Amino acid sequence: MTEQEFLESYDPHAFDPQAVTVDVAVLTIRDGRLSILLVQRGDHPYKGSWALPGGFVGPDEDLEQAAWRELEEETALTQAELEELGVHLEQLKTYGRPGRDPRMRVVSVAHVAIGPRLPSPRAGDDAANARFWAIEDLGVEGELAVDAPQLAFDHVEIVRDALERVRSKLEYTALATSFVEEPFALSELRRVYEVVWGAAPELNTFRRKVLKTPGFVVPAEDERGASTDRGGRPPQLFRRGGAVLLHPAMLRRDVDADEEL
Amino acid sequence: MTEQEFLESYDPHAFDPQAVTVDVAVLTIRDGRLSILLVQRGDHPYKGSWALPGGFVGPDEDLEQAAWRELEEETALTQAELEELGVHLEQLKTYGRPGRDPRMRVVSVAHVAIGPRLPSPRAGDDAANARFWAIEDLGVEGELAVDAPQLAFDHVEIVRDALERVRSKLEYTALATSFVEEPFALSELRRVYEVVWGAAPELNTFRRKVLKTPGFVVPAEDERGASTDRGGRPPQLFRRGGAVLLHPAMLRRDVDADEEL
DNA sequence: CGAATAGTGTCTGTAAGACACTATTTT
DNA sequence: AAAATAGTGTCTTACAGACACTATTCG
Repeated sequence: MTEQEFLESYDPHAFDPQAVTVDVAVLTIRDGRLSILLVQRGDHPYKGSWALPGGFVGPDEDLEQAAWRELEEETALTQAELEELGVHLEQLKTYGRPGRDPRMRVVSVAHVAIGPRLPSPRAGDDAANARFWAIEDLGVEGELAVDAPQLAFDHVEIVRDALERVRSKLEYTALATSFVEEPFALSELRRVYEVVWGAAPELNTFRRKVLKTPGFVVPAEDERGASTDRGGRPPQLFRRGGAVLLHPAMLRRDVDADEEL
Repeated sequence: MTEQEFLESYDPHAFDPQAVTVDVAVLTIRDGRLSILLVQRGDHPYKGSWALPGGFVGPDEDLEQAAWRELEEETALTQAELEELGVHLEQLKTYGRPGRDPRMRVVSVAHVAIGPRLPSPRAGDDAANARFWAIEDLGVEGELAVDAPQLAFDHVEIVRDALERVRSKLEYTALATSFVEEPFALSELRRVYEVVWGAAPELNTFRRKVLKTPGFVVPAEDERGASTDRGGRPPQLFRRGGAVLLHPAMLRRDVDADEEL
């Protein structure tokens, strides 16, 4: 049998039906709080619950491409525009527990997107309701959160995994710069750590680390900071450098050694 | 079309069929070299090429469960036995590029398994040929490798990603202990780093780190090492501790800051 | 001026890098 | 004793934590 013959005799329909989707946890900082974009479901199952934006992977679409498309649809910006803003997208993990969607087998390739404050989600779109929720209002991390939205499917788990991914990537990469708009002051960058981790790295330690890591940030050309504030010395402004990995890492202070691998 | 609309109008056989598979990169150290289990394909496509062990995800099977099942099939051991040996399994990444399998759309959830020297793969099995290959004989990392096997599908990429995952996890977790059989000497553990990274951490630095990290290793009860060697002081023996994360990490010495995120 | 924000100096403690040294076994 | 392997002592350097200090702006 040649490969040609094999391909012609192959019956692709001899499989159980299953769907492959892409979900995106879009994280950003709004009003000083780490927030995530959720979409309210208009139909069963989980009608009225909130879900991560997501959808089916097109037949000729790569997984990352599908995730970018979801981002484009939610923000009404093109991938090029999103990248220009510094938006970072990466694959998180794939979720496929049987029964996670009551209708059929759905395997969801979850992604995480990090960006500076984005335009409000798809204004004037159809029925679907989309908004950013502050993580602390979601009740996914054991906090008391009154009026917390119900999350659809296993999206609580995905949100938790996304948070852990982002928190740990702040430690050993320059990812934090994706949360701020250019140009930015070091105090803004430090606030990213504070908001995402829940505790700011010590001021001087932070500045030394950022400034001594080649390519973490680069000085913005002779730009000086705001003057419309309540006073205060104007900050030096910076842009993202090309560096990605931090060596050594800037660790959170209180991490326990007996965590999951 | 939104996810909801799509799902409710979904006729499973009216759409392009797609398969979800699980692949496992089984890494271990054999004869002092980092090695990976590959299976020679007996059918088209890529007949005769070598592939990661893998297969379809059962309709009622979780992804991780399917990966364990693959491991069980390849090693003829049960999951409980594998875990007893210290085998570690984790999800790596999902690969879904259109065209990666010429037959149909195949989305592959790749996993990485780490274990001590395992029994030779499924002796007396059917036609399929399975063996461990030393990574350096694979030619996936730019080395010159004569008689390197042809790898099927996009498995070169998966192997590379698996290697990078394991190398980097040695830095910040106690994963190295999954490569050795209990009880083990610290010199064996250090050899894991040497083999996986290509360079050993400095002796004293290594010992200090391992011994001072609570729960990295625990002393084996009054056990002392081999006597059939070519002489040498017998080592103290240890077992895996419960700890998983290293704080701070034990970094490779030569990592560049401008790598991929 | 005081308040507010940005940024520095410097001391201390921890841990990594380097490498020479000691210890315990076999032949 | 020599070879082989295991393990230690110790000096130096890098860098994180702490925190008091200076700098520059606004009202």
